Amino acid sequence: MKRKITLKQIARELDVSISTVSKALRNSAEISDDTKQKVQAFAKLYNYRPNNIALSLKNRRTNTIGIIIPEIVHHFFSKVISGVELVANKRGYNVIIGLSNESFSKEVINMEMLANGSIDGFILSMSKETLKLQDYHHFNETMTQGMPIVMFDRVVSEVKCDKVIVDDFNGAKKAVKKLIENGCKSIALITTKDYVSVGKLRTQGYLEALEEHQMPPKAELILKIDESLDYEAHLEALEKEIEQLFQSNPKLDGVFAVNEIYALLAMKVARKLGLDVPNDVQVIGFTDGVLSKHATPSLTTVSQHAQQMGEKAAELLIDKLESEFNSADEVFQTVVITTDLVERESTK
Amino acid sequence: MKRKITLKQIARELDVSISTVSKALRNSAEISDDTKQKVQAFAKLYNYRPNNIALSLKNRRTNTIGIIIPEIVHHFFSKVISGVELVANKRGYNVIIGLSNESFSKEVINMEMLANGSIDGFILSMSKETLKLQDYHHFNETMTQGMPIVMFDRVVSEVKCDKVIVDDFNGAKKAVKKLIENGCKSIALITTKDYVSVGKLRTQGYLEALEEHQMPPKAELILKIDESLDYEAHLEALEKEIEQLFQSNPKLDGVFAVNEIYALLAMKVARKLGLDVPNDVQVIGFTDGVLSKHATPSLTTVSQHAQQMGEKAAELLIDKLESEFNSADEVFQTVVITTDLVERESTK
DNA sequence: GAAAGTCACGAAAACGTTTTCGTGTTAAGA
DNA sequence: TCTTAACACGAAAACGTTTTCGTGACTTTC
Repeated sequence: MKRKITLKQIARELDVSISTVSKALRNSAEISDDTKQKVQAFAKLYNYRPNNIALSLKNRRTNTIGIIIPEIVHHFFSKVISGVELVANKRGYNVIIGLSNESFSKEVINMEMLANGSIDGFILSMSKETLKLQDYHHFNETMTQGMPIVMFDRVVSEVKCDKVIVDDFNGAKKAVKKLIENGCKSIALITTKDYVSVGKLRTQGYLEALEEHQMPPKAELILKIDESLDYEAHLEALEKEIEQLFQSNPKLDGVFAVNEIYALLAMKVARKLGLDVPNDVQVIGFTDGVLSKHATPSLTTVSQHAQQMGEKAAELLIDKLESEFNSADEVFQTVVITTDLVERESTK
Repeated sequence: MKRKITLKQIARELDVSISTVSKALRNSAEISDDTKQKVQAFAKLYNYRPNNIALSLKNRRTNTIGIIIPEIVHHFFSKVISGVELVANKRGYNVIIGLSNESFSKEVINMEMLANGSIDGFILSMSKETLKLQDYHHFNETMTQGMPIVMFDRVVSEVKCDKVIVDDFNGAKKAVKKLIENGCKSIALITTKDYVSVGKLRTQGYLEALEEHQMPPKAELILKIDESLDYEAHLEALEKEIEQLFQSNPKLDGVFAVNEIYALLAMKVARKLGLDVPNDVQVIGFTDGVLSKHATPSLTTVSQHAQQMGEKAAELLIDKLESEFNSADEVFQTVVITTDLVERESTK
């Protein structure tokens, strides 16, 4: 078990100085061809690679970016990571991940752990708890220390940084308009409580679409789920709620849900009540997850282009890292990724 | 945008030496109480945190572990990461990820990128291409340089290291036995080509279960899919193959598939051919993915306990890192995670 | 009052790089 | 032959820590 070889060892072995070795390997004009060849051959033989940590310390940059997300076992987030990793690698960066598990304190701890030199910048999506507490000090502190942040999906105007978001509003509006054009007269919305910014925007899109078609919104058609519960553990409760929605609105003929699970459950309930999808009820979900594609009937969804979000976030961050940022003219951009309506079998 | 404060700055500010500051912060007995208080108060005020990179260089360990996986947008792998992250964080480690995209060269490049000091050890699952090429030099070279590796799921006996695997053989056997006990007389196997070790073992489990019940295996009941194609892009071709399987075996009443997608497609084909699941055909898949749970009918599967695999892999790696490993008595263990049959609606 | 011991702190090395600057040798020019 | 320039290389600092060892000032002891 031989350790990795260092410049010092090469220098000692070849009886030259460390500086000479370093220069020879970087093909400096200061070094004679003879010496260069000798050193390079030796280095190749022993498979020399500069030590990243030493370089990081010297250069005061790690070429590593940190991702903090609520959870990784989630199609949307893993797609985003995939996108980030793609461009990060292309541009010579590594990716280090931290999971907040939707917890504020874990988010803070994770950020502190990484902010002490391990990474050059953050790409993150806030935890639900952070959104609820509205405590953003850790983001702002990180930024005043000169570490850039790019936020995606779950953002908040109180934090001034680059952002990549989905046009939730228009995506929702497009979906609901589609339902209306397809003849739906009574369209339900299944959404989350309002503290998740994303849910709020989608709700607004739903309302706006109705308004544009002179369809007055009805409170009893809007179901707000309390997402503080982990839904995987409460599927039955959720299903009951949705069933209630159907039963108290017998004329229901369209459902727009702000995520895949809600949409799938709506289809399940419909089937259970003897309704056919899409002939009796049409359903549209949000998120281009794997469930929608393989459901029966397959689910029409608003696609968020998660991978593209990740790619864009990485571009923004690395651009900022590599610009000789003139601390003064800090100008932040918000990139909006447009959604697409992917039509499948759950709509006519 | 003030940079993070360093020992040197504190020392200058307080007019003491760097050593004194360092010792004061670590509560050394060498330092007087007065000085300690002064230094600690100052450090707290300026929110001093030691620089990780400098520590890594000094200690020659980064407290970071590297994960290399074929892809992250995959329920199994993200669950594994989740498990790794859980115990890594608990034990004071960070996690850095690299994706091979099932490509040999990306696997090699990623490993080289991380092996130069960025991490202390690897947790990885090999790419399909690596399995096909049977070229394992990068693993062995990494290990001779003193960097431990823990492999999971896709392993190979040629590489001597700690391993965490699923009992694919018994999992498959259990599943097929279940089908037999449920009255199936003609059970198909949908699997992959043999170079993926995992697929081979599951096939063997299938055969053994049949044999134990004196049911001679029939070649026409075994469908081997060429997985070098990305299946998401070839769903229709796949579906055709499965349809053919059904049509050339009219008495088919049971299907065991080595993954979720194949199982779901089998159910889809069955429905299309007017067969009811589970009354006419019973289906079991492998992997405790999210699709199985939300399919209609929900799919009975062999659960792999991916998260547990990740946790165990992390335990193994960190244990090895923290043992003063006496290079000599290298002894590697292979931990087998037992599978469970999760019964849902696709079986009787 | 001198020897010994304690206390509180600082200097410096080390981890592995890169880079600036200095320096000794040789060759060219006057 | 002496000055100068080019050449090839080495010393040292710097990145931010921790830790070993040395040292000056006091205090204690007989």
